[in-house]
Amino acid sequence: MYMIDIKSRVPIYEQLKNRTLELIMAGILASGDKMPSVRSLAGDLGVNPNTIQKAYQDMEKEGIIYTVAGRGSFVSENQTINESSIRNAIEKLEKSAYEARLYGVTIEKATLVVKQAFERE
Amino acid sequence: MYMIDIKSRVPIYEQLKNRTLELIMAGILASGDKMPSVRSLAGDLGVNPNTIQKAYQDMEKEGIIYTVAGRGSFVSENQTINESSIRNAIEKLEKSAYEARLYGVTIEKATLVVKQAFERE
DNA sequence: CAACAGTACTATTTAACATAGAACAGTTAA
DNA sequence: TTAACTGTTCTATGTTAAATAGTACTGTTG
Repeated sequence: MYMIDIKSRVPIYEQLKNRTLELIMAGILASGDKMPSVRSLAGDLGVNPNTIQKAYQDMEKEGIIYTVAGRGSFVSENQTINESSIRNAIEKLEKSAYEARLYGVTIEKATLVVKQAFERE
Repeated sequence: MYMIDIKSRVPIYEQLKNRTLELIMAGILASGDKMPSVRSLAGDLGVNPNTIQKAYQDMEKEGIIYTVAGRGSFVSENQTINESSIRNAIEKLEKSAYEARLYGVTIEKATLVVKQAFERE
């Protein structure tokens, strides 16, 4: 269910956020589903519980999950993802596109790449 | 000509690379043009010469500029930018697009954002 | 109560980014 | 030739983000 790439330069907590969004997208995690506990997931992945906690706290701030003290963390309703998180993702996309353009990538190529990203899997 | 944003989380050497590509793109810097010297640019921008040097070394590796010991650094021919740098930029774009998708951004919106990045100024 | 949940600390390590300063070598022009 | 410029290399230091390590606390469940 969850896996990380330690060789990646992408921070573990960010990988966990994206993986969670993927699982939600794929319908494997649905609204109200219980997330693995901080400690159990840390044990499974072989990383420090604090790293998982940071990912969970981030996701709670973004509205992806919610937490009940003592009970655990759960997947939020689909519509509760923060506008600011979405705006952030869009800004990042805009920057990457602009940078690709600086390297001589054509708009046709860039559009194709985006299309492929949306068709992935 | 050159300016940096110290408040930005983007490393200075990366800002310098992008700015150089912008200047080349705008025709302000052409093939064979001399780049400002490491020391003079560092002085102008108020940053450490080593930071400029890192940017220049990066750009030399990417084929954007070339360096002659004792003479200075110069803008390369337009076609000498490394394939790997371009591939890198494309990969980054693909990742950003995929991430935006995870946050629920539609392909139409993503395509529009890319279009705007290519139309910028 | 025991076992599980999250929370909140402080301390440490590692790597990236940036700065600081010195020393060395090649080029150019007075 | 020498002074003033170029780039190059090196070591050391400070800062920050990311991750680890360990401890201790509170709330929930069976």
